[in-house]
Amino acid sequence: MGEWMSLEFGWRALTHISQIDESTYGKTIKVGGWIEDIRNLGGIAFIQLRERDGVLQVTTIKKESEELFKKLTSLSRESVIVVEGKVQENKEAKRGFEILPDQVEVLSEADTPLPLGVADKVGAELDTRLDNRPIDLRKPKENAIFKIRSVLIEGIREYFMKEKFVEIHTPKIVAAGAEGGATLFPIQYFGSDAYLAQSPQLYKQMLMSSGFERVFEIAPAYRAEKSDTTRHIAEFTSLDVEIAFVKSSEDVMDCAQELVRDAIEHVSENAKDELGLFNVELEIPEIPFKRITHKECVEVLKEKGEGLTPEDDLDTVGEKLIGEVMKERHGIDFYFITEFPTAIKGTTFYAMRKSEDPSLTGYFDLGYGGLELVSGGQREHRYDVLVNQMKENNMDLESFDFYLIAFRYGMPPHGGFGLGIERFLQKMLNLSNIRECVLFPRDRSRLVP
RNA sequence: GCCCCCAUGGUGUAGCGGCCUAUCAUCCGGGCCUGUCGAGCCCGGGACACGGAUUCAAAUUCCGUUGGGGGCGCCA
Repeated sequence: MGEWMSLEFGWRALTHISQIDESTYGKTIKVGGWIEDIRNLGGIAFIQLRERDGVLQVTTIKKESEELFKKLTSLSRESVIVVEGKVQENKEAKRGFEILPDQVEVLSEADTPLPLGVADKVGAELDTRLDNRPIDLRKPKENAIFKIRSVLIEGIREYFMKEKFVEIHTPKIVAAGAEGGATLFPIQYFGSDAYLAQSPQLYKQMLMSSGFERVFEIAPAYRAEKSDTTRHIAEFTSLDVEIAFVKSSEDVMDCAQELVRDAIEHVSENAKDELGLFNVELEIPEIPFKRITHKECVEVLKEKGEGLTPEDDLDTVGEKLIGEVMKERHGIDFYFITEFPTAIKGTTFYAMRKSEDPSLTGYFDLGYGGLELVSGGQREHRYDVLVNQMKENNMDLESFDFYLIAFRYGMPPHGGFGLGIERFLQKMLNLSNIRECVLFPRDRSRLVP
């Protein structure tokens, strides 16, 4: 026992609400948590103690132990305590039982007033909440987002393991970017210029020549885009996938849709309680997802009065409109937008173009209710063609030789995609701001905490 | 980078140039109360982002600064 404590406990010694049932009634247990509220009625007081799995009630009676009563009722909200006491069945308690304390250890007293209310009736703005994120995350709903996120990642990993993918980790400090210099964060690297990786694109492709055949990575990606929207952050978590021996972009889409379906199914089965805090009906989408070509999208938008030419990329309004149209006409949330024109994907030098019509690529986006969730397609694996496409982009071939080496000595046809984890979560839980899905978000104006 | 909007106690808000030493709720402190569960009741505490300007008079109007929100562009 530590000399600073009088009540012995340990990380596995505490009982959680989810473990308490009729069989526990009458037994003495230890619980630990944060004091959410104290309802002091004078001779009796009810402490609402919030722990990992919810809020339980500790009831203290003055005439039974004035010392314990005073100790408990004088504490500030959000102070951390451990209580040893008997589980008492009581129909008047919300959970059907309450804890009658024998011993109380105050582990940490909370300062007052709180920078934002955890159990208050008034809300707080996102900015205030993010400034005080550790406290904000105590709120069951904010907390649940990250439990769901964890379950989502678990589901994703489960799918890839089942399909014999290898989980990889590529460098986040790089010498060159895959998507042009404007969105790279420059850093100093022992006296050389380096950048934070905006995508593992080049590396996952290189590994296709190494014989891994199927790889995936879940890792941060950095974009110095001067975007200030509810769906952009400077540091996000990217799921990247690359598959060798694909016959076309179709194979890549097959993988993406299976993954999305399985991941949603996994979340809906394994995060029921947490999902219940959000007003969402999580529907497991049916595969195959509908496919609509980019050209068809443009036509639909023209129908709707949006003036776009086939060379135009879909703008934000267009994306949202397509999402609405797919919902109205087909009742679906997920759909592939396929055959992106080469003109649009021009800077994506590694995209394979259609041999029968080089003005088109096999590249696709996966739309999720108007949000761009996935982007991918078959890559160009033929060395000469790839080099030509890089030349079109005025790229310095020498500085990309580390990449081209992989293509010179035996590279199978391959393709892959990238998926934004936060966007997936945001849309799934219908959250208005992507920052809600990141513990400590980084954006143009936020670097702390 | 562009366009629009906002800034009042710890938190969230009300506030017509003079009725404002500023509203309400929450919160914080004190008191009463043995079944609360949005606990209740009584008493008390705490704020006009900053710098200029207009005016007899500015929380309120104007300009700038800083901070924030929404949209666009770009994208995951």
